[in-house]
Amino acid sequence: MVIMKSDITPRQREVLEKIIRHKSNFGMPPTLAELAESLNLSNRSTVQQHLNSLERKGYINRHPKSSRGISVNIEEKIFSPTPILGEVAAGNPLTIYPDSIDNVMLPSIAYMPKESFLLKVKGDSLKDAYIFSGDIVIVNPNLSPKNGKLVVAVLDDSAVVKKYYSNNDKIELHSENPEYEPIVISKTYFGFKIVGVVVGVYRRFN
Amino acid sequence: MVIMKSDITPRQREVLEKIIRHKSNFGMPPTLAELAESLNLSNRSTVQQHLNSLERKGYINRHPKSSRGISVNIEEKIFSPTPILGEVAAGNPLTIYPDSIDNVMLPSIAYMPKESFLLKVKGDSLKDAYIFSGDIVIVNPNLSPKNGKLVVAVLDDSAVVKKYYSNNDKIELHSENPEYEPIVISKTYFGFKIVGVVVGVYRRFN
DNA sequence: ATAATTACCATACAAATGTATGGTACAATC
DNA sequence: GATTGTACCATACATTTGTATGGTAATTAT
Repeated sequence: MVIMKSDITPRQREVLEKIIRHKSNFGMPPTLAELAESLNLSNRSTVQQHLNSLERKGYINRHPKSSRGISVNIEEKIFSPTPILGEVAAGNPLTIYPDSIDNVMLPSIAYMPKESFLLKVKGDSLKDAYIFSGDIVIVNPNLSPKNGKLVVAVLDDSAVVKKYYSNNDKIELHSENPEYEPIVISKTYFGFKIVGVVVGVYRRFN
Repeated sequence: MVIMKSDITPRQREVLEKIIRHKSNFGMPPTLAELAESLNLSNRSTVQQHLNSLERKGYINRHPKSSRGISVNIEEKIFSPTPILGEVAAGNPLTIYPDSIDNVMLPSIAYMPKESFLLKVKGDSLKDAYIFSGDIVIVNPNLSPKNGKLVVAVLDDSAVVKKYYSNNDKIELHSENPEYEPIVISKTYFGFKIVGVVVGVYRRFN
């Protein structure tokens, strides 16, 4: 297994993400007290130790005695590589690859819930939903699909990205592109499974 | 002479500029003490009064008891973009002004990595480039623009996202949307500057 | 088995920070 | 002439903030 340059524990990553999130939300880094509260810690000394660890491992810099004196070193660490699990067909179903086919540097704003994964879209059936071939969709498998939402589904070993509509005993999967017919499945059909809900799209240029 | 509803004194304007400059340089607002020092004031109470005046006149908001709890309301209306562009070139965070040529609003997002930064797109002039209002573009200021690439540029007081074309002594900025006319600028025109090259797009669902 | 790391807690303290009160000087306005 | 607003000062105080020290429990590494 490849060993990362400086490993970070899951909890430390949580702290780091809280810092980044706070900066994004409030325009400035958090104080120790604010971090403690958002991490459900009863005092600041625990935060202090996490910050010491993060600084020792090179993820942040601290500015002593300055309030909110935390800066994140994110040359490329902010773009954390995330495996792309496979290709998903926006038009006709495609196969999912068992192993990851590529890595993408996902910007930190493209916040991924722990359980989410990435799929590369192939085909143009979603172009009216502003998703295009080559785009990378962020999929959360723990969200329950709702009518009108974009979902990733597996139908007989093939994966599709389509809009979800449920009525009575049937599920319909619509493409935004009128060139593609809706797929209608009985809810009891065993070869069908909703994989997750699309929560974001990311596209690279070049 | 027409008297503005809430006018600002020269000194108060200095204070306001210091706040904005500090935000630009350090990524967060200053403390009262830091403001006092940069204004050559011997204590914080004078700063306090200036901040009270600025808040009463609607130029800033304050967040009580929060360190660095100053947010600026209308920085873009007052200041010319030139000094801030200089700071962009130095690699510091930047502020871009929302008065745009063709409805591309680019508020500065608080969190900016050292190389790339994020801008939220408003307007539909790029819809044929598959970028839509509300999308977040990732901009790298250290890449040099090439023909056909999407770039972020500042022209006079406005910021735009457009496709870049250079020929001879002119630069053309094209919208993909045919409703918008191309912008043609002489290469020697001083009010124009390329901010960076768009390297990615991110879109959130819900 | 021992040592080191992680992840939390409690307490204490100095410095930094925001805030309040009161004062002086000057200019403009009523 | 009195009032108001601006621009500074000094001092005092409560809270916030960063920091230091020491402790417990669980896990991991040596």
